[in-house]
Amino acid sequence: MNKNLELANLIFPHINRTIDDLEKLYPPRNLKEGAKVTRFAPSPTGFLHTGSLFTSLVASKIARDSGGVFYIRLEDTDTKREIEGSAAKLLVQLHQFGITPDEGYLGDKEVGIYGPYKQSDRKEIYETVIKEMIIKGIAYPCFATEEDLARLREKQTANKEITGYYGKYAIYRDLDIDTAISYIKEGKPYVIRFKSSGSHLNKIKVHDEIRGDLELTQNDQDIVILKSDGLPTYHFAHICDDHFMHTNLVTRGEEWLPSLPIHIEMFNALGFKAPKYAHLPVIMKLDNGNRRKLSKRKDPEASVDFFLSEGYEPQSLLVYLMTIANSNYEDYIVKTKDYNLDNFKFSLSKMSLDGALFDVDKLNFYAKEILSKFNKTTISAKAYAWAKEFSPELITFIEKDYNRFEEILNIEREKKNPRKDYAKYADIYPVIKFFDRDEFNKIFETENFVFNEKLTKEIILNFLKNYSSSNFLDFVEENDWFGNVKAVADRVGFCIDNKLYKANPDAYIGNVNDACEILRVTLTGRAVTPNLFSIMKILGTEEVQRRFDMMINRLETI
RNA sequence: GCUCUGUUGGAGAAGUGGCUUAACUCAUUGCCCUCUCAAGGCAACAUUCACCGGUUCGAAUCCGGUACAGAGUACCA
Repeated sequence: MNKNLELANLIFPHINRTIDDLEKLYPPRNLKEGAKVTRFAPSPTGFLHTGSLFTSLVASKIARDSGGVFYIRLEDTDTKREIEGSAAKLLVQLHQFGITPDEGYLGDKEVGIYGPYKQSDRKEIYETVIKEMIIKGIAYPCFATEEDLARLREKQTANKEITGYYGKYAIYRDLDIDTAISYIKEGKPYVIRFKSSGSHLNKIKVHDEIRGDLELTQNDQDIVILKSDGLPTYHFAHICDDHFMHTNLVTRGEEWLPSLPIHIEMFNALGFKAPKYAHLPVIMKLDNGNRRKLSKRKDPEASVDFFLSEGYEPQSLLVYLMTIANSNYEDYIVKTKDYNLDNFKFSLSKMSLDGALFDVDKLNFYAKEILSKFNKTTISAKAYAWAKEFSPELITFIEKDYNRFEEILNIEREKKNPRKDYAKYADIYPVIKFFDRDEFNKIFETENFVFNEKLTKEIILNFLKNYSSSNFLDFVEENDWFGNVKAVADRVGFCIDNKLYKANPDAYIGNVNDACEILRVTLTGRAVTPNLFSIMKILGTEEVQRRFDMMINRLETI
């Protein structure tokens, strides 16, 4: 009997299927020419990282554009780092960002005939392949302990040699099979390694869809393919899964580029056709003058949670990420004003090679653009939904009077050049809280209402009294309303012609701007607000009068 | 240390041997408009493409070296 077969049967007695059986079980996909099968393969070790969102955006976009399939595979082979519940949350967040897989692990269910889509459920598949590799002599059990390997690395480092388990240092690769069999029978712990036939003296040519033709050092490491816990390592799972799931374009972070030769060698050794690869740049951040990867621990923007809880419209993050992915997307937006990602043709070759610095300013720019284009119904509903989850104070505000909330958000909206005050829903409340009667009372008591220095108490009082006794809100048109402001201002001595005022400022107590500032500060507590006419309209005659009286009262009693 | 991969303004970048006086977008600054602000309009912002050498009539673009940065170097992914 073949010795290899004996060893294989000893390690995997329960496996009687072959690779051929698997091929039949997972036949090629029936897709049109050029259709791309891509995937997102997250590990359930935490919440969705911004970089992962970026990768999956690209993967799903490519699949969609080409009429292919985008699926999700859960890489849960690292049982030590696994965080309970994070896999399901990952899917929910992906969905919130509008990334909807066609197939795969979907959190609560699995869709598709190429499953299971969860690596921990695919043990038999890996074992089937490894069994055959052992029979063919391209995989073997290795009994080296952690200490053995540490010692080896030390020695290699001292000799300035390449570290790792390869060539003459791969001490168990040529172990006599009978010995291996007896070790296993004794219960010695072991892993399964791939027997590499490469040499680091050789170079291989590979093609990357983003980076073009590359020359990499051939792999010669006998890497671990099956850990002692019986689960596969990433490298091996990648080969099996992407082969049997018929991925034809692997998109992943550039940190995988150095291990590409390992993957290529294994695909070849197994006689599998290797997929195409696109190694995406990672998103960076400037830290003390150095670029580094966005870190979940240090940077709030590294986690997708941050954008959701701040109330960024998911689309705006997506648009921003797309401008990083394909900078010509910006030109496209400028030309078309179209923020719908579906209409843009993405191109891998237009992707830049080094990681972009995450730019919050630019994100905010797009975020404001997008929010400004919503009509009052849409933005109010979305803000309301966001508030329900993240902002109790906004929710209180909204629920007092929803229609009024809509009108407030509608100030200078629904027109050609709408206001762009808000980048995210969390920006809303601080800007609008003065509308609330109780909140205004609080502001009035606690905050300083500062007027322009040149406005004396007498001027303010005089203007306020005159103005509040005019029919200040009996106007439909803003122009007429402003005419009234001007008329009162003129009467109390303000200049109502800015050119005249500029020419001779000392001849007047102030100009219309100053008059408006009196109203603005009195009504809102702030020197900077949206359109006064709209504010007064929403506050209503009674409340405006009340606030005027509050101020008059205060000034008179000082 | 070793093995890869990169390097064009403050940021994202276009550009692959003459069409470049280095597009476009964000940021910044100034002006205009204007009841403040936001928006909008108009300007300004890289004598130069990390550095040094080479090839060429001609280089950001091709070649060599150096520097710097990032990644990998796990029974993590």
